[in-house]
Amino acid sequence: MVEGIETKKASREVLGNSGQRVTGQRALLLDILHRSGEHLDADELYRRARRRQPRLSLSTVYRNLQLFKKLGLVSEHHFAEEHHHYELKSAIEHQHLLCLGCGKIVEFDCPMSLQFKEKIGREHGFEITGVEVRMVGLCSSCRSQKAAKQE
Amino acid sequence: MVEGIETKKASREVLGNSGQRVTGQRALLLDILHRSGEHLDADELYRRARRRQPRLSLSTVYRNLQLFKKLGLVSEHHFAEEHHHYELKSAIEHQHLLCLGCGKIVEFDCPMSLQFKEKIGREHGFEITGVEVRMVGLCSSCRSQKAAKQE
DNA sequence: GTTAATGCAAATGTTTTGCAGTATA
DNA sequence: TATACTGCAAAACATTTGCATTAAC
Repeated sequence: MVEGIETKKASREVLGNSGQRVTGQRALLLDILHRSGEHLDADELYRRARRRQPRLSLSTVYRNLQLFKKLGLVSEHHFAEEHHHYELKSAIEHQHLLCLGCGKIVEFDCPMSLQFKEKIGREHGFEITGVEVRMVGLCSSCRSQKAAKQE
Repeated sequence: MVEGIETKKASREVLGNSGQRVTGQRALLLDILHRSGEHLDADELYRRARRRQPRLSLSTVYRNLQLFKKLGLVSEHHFAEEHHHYELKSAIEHQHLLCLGCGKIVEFDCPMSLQFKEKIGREHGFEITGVEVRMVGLCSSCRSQKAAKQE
């Protein structure tokens, strides 16, 4: 029980309302997810959390990520690599752009995805609940690095 | 060496040109991928291939899927589940729509992805090489099934 | 005949699960 | 105090790798 008050309150809100217990581990994990705007995988989250609570176990991380996902608190992404990444869901919907050179992830918004969702849903008789757009490529610094190497 | 002549010829084209050997296993795997327009995972491909060549090993399937991917013959998708799916690359670019009820995958094309790719690349200094749009939802039959259950 | 590709078994890495102990409500 | 949550160890699962054997060139 190391983390600050606002964080604990914030997690209590979401967890408590859904009948889940507010444990130190959950508060900690949510706090780390809040603080880092990044997309963390389970292992990175585990490593960071252990710095503050060394006895935390990896299974608790996995179990709680599943719970957070079920409660709609985080979203799960499958990027190029072999494991999942998680991020806190934010109010603004956004999409992802991945640099194949350095692994950097850039977020962008994609307003047209809404109208397109409409259209595709209608055409195929689907009720569409989620749209994900993922682009991959090379960022400017990886491109110039590559160009320098080829000289 | 069980498979038909045209199949073998087709695989010889792509493999031979890139200096890879045309083995019975490779011809068989490509043949199965060709015949089934579906999105197969490694295990399903393995199971189907074993019906024709029972001594085939799963590692051969994995090794060759990697090779096909490297040669640009197949594309790899991360759908909702925990393992990869593969499909033969076709001339026409298309995107995927997944039904969360029955797992059915529908393909659709997305011409606007091209102009959007331009725009996003310019805005973030990326050279974009790939765009993936994935939508999830409920197909019409899963929706009516769900409605019937709730009555 | 050379060498790349295969089959098998064992290793790897991520994620899940069973269970006894612990902490929340 | 009741029971949901945790930690630990073991299991499960997809995927990769080492190596002796086989088959394509």
